[in-house]
Amino acid sequence: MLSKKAQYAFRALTALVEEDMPRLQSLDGQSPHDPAVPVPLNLLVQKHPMSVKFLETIFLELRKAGILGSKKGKGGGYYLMRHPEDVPLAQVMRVLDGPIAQLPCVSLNFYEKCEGCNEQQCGLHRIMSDVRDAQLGVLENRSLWDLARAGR
Amino acid sequence: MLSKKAQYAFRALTALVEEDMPRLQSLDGQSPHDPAVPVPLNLLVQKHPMSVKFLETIFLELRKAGILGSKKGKGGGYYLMRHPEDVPLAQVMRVLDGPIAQLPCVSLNFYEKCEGCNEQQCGLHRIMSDVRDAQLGVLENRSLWDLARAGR
DNA sequence: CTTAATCCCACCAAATTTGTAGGATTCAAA
DNA sequence: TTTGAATCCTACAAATTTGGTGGGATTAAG
Repeated sequence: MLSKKAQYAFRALTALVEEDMPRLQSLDGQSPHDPAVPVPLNLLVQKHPMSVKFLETIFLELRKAGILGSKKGKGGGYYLMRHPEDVPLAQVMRVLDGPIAQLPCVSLNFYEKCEGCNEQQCGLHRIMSDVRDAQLGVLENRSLWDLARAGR
Repeated sequence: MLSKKAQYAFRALTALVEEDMPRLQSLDGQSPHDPAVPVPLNLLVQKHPMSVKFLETIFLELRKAGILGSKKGKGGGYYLMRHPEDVPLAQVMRVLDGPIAQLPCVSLNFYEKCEGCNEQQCGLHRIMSDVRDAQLGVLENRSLWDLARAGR
């Protein structure tokens, strides 16, 4: 299951994208464009009630992971470092919840050898690899943009 | 991630199926056949080292869920109630770990409405439904038989 | 009667999750 | 230059879940 952290993150990120929607829709991918406008946390929390303090720690992680940027002080806030279309949900989940796979020994990004199981002939390994691929088939191909756009 | 409970369960169930392999391979699905032979826990634990006590509580859950049967006393043990081909991994996982879905609001067997989110227009709901379908596409179609047979 | 096994339930320790507290720092604007 | 709004940072605390253990009761075979 998704942790509350990841759930809150997705709600807040959705709100963040929506906040930036007018600017994003004017982008053509060619010409230089206005930088993203920082959005303060208290604004995001108004849309989806949750603890500002908790969201703070969450967004801090996402910033350290390079997904969000921030600006301090008055008029500051958080903004996406990339176009929301270029941020797959899988990436956000890995930052906040760790591995997506069901077992460490089938994880692509958090691999750990499982002792006492020969991966070549382990049935569980084989099947859970299939599950992982199935999950990633969705999560690597759905972005924050898809998330925010779904409501309209 | 799979809990240790589910991991231990799959290892032990694999050993259980292997133990019963000769009888299973003689089944033609038509004629009446010998009943399954109860296998005691200490035998299963010899193959895959783990706490007998812990495995006991795990198998008890699986028995209450109708997946395993048991026989008490000397010569007793556990046995599968159905042919391993008819036990999808998804069913075992639901018994031991609860919902397979990433969110209660997209779970088929443990559904809970999520407050404050209109499921019709919630982007997260939509995407996590796709993830659930992708997972179940594998887990409902792989059985204990597939699990045990993979090693050979 | 002895031995081997499941059954049952309570409890426990450790880890993880879900936050909270309190200040330090930065920046813009009055 | 002061004030206020915001992020930054770290530590800790409460609650829940996980991963077991202990001790006996029950059942059945030989």
